[in-house]
Amino acid sequence: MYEASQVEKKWQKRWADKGLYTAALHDETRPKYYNLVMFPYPSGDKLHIGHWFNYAPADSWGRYIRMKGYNVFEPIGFDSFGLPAENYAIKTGIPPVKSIATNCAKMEQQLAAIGTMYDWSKKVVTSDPEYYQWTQWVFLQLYKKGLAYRKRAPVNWCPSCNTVLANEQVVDGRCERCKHEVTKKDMTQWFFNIRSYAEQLLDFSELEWPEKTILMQKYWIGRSEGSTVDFEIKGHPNEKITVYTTRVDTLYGCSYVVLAPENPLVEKILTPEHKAAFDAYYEQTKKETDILRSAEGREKTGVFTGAYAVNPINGDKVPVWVADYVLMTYGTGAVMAVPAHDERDYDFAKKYELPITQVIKPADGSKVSLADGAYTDDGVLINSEDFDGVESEMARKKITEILKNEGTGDFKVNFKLRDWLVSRQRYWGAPIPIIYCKDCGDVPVPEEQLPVMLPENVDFVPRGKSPLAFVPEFMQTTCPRCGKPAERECDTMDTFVDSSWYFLRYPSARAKEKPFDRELTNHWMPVDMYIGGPEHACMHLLYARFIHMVMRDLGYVDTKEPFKRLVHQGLVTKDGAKMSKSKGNVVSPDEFVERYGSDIFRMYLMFMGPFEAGGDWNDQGITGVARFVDRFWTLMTNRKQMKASDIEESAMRDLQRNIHKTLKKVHDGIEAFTFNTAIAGLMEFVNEAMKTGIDTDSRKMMVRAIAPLAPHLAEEIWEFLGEKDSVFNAEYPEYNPDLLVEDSIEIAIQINGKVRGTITVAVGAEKDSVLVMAKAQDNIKKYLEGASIKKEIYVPGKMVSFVI
RNA sequence: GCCGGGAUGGUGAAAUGGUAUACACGAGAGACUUAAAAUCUCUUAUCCGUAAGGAUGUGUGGGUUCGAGUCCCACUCUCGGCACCA
Repeated sequence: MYEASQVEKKWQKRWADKGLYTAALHDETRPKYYNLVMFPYPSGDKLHIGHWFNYAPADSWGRYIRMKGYNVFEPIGFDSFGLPAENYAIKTGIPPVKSIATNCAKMEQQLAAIGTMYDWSKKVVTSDPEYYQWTQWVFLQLYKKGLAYRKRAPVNWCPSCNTVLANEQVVDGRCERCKHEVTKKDMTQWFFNIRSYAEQLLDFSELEWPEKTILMQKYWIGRSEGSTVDFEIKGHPNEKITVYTTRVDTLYGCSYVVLAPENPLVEKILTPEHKAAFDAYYEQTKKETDILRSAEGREKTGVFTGAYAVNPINGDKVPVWVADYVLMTYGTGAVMAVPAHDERDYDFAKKYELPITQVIKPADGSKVSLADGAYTDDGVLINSEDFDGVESEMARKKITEILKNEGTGDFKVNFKLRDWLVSRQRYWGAPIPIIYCKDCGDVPVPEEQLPVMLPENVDFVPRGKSPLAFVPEFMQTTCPRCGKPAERECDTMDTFVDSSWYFLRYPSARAKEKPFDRELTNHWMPVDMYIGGPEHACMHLLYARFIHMVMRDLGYVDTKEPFKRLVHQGLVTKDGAKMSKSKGNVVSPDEFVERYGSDIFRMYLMFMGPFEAGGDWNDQGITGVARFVDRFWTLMTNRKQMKASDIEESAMRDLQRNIHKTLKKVHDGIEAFTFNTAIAGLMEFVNEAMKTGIDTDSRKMMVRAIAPLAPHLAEEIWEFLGEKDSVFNAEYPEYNPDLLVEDSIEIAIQINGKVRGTITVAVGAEKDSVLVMAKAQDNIKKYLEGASIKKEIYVPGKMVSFVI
């Protein structure tokens, strides 16, 4: 009987004592392999099944790669800054420093119980000053390069809680905690200019990433090619309205222009009799959150400004409106409205009875009715003077060129991607290393003064500003430039900044004088395999690429991309539903690990389904894996047939074939991250080998095969079989394709596409002899009687097909 | 609405265009046992049949092919992401 808990403790201790997984960071004799998982947030809840489902197979992958001869570096750490710890502090009064320390310790124990190869000596904790001083350093590098800047921007604001809310704290336009309606408030905040890297971020050529993730990032960045068009404003010779459009071919159909309510131009051109209406409308808009404003099927609203603009292509006078369907954050905050060829403009024009002029007709000559909607496809221009008959694509080019010549327009590439707002009016984050001096303005904290320490004696209760603003010892400082009294920035950084460079620090995690050892990091980068949830497709994975590109441009790293290969784990469900506290269907790993051990628990998670698809947890399902482990243990440790000579010759051949067939299945399964089929292969092997028996050499082969999937079990058997060194210092067994070949094989016989019988033929048998045998098969004979064969197909080793 | 997955036994799931349901759970029967648990053996898509065999079967409807879970077209449901991007 295999005693998992004893065995696992024994090996975990031995691994730690020997420092088996302390990476040989400078070893150049083996190719390096940086095997990384997205580090966890140390929450008060324990390690959940999702963590296990991510980390255990990721570790199996690392062990497999290690046995394949690579020098594997598998680090871990904690993404420990962030909202939950602060909210917990507000609720309980326990400072985040304390709760995080407790949670990390607890989680470290649980992570250790998985039996992973983590190199704990390289642990990184983002809320430790020894880490966040370098997050502040990263900020300063961006600042120096002009990539960090300040501007006013709206935040979600809860007037009742007196606090700024993150997007995820706004539920249906209301505050998550007090249910009060959320409004917007303008605040001056720090941004990273990620937009200037938009074009580079669209280059995915070096990445072995899921197609889906690349597509999501592409869409998120949202590159579009279009034109800007300048409209003069009647009575305002010094102002103009610049619009951005991807459909300049529809310019002759422009029947009005729309500005975003926040557009500063509105104030200037508004006529007195329309001021009251606009003010009311603007107030209304401010109250509505982005979420409400973009609600599906929302009716278009807007107000007339009283002003008129001039269409530069034909001199048409068109009214200027304000509507909240135009966003200040995209394009120029102004659009030319072509109701005939844009859905939103169409709805708006219908409602406010603005003219709808068709200027595009389908290229195939089919008729279009504008009675029930806009025609949004490309086509051929009509009602467009000189451009009548020109195709949309050509017209876009020609019209823009004319505008360009006249100085009223140009080609323009636009991005949906917005700059990254990094300011958080929060306590539990890395303070932004900036000092405000009355005389010198914004002054960066000199690098040698880092870290800007987060004070511990702080009142966390929200009072409308970052809690740090109420800590005079923190706020009051002197200007590094002129030495006069000055104030610190009281906001902290978004936690995505912390996690956008941690992988650079891991190899030199304890470095004192620098964020990372340039040589070491360059040796280990890029991350060869990055494993984590698909929810990070757009935020974390984009930010990390951006920061990495900046670091490269500053000369700190050589690699172009941080994460070479990326794999997302699927979701673990319970009875087909997502696990959640509110549903009460959360499965705790601990009790199962205690009962079955980590190997069995790990293997069951891998057996549930393909890694990238996730799986459905079943309390009883794990018993199948437990039974398998017992059978495997028995097969490998019983005293019978330890020598090959004790096994009959034909049984030995069967065994060999069985072994190599299994090795292939396991190899294919692990390589494809379909560990479920790898384990199924091993189960089949055990079922077979129980009949034939197995000798010591074969046992050693199979123990190595299972080792990445069941590390403790494998070590124990490896030792039992007389080996002194760790099985993870052994080589992974390769399969021999020559030994896979069967002597004879059963093939199917089809008549008109239906299987009517089978015959057993020798491998490599001639077509003619196989056909003769097939025709002689009892059941087939019946079908062939009195029928004429029109066609005979023979697929060697697979089947025979007769068409009659 | 748009983008991307997915849909196969009672359940989790296998299947380079070539015998659909491997492997496992569950269920049923049996062996061992005073008994139970554990373990072992057998059966297990549905329908007809004692059997041999046959019919029907991979969300729906078409198509390509000697042959389709797999490829093509149209659709339904479901999960995930995005959402007035001009």
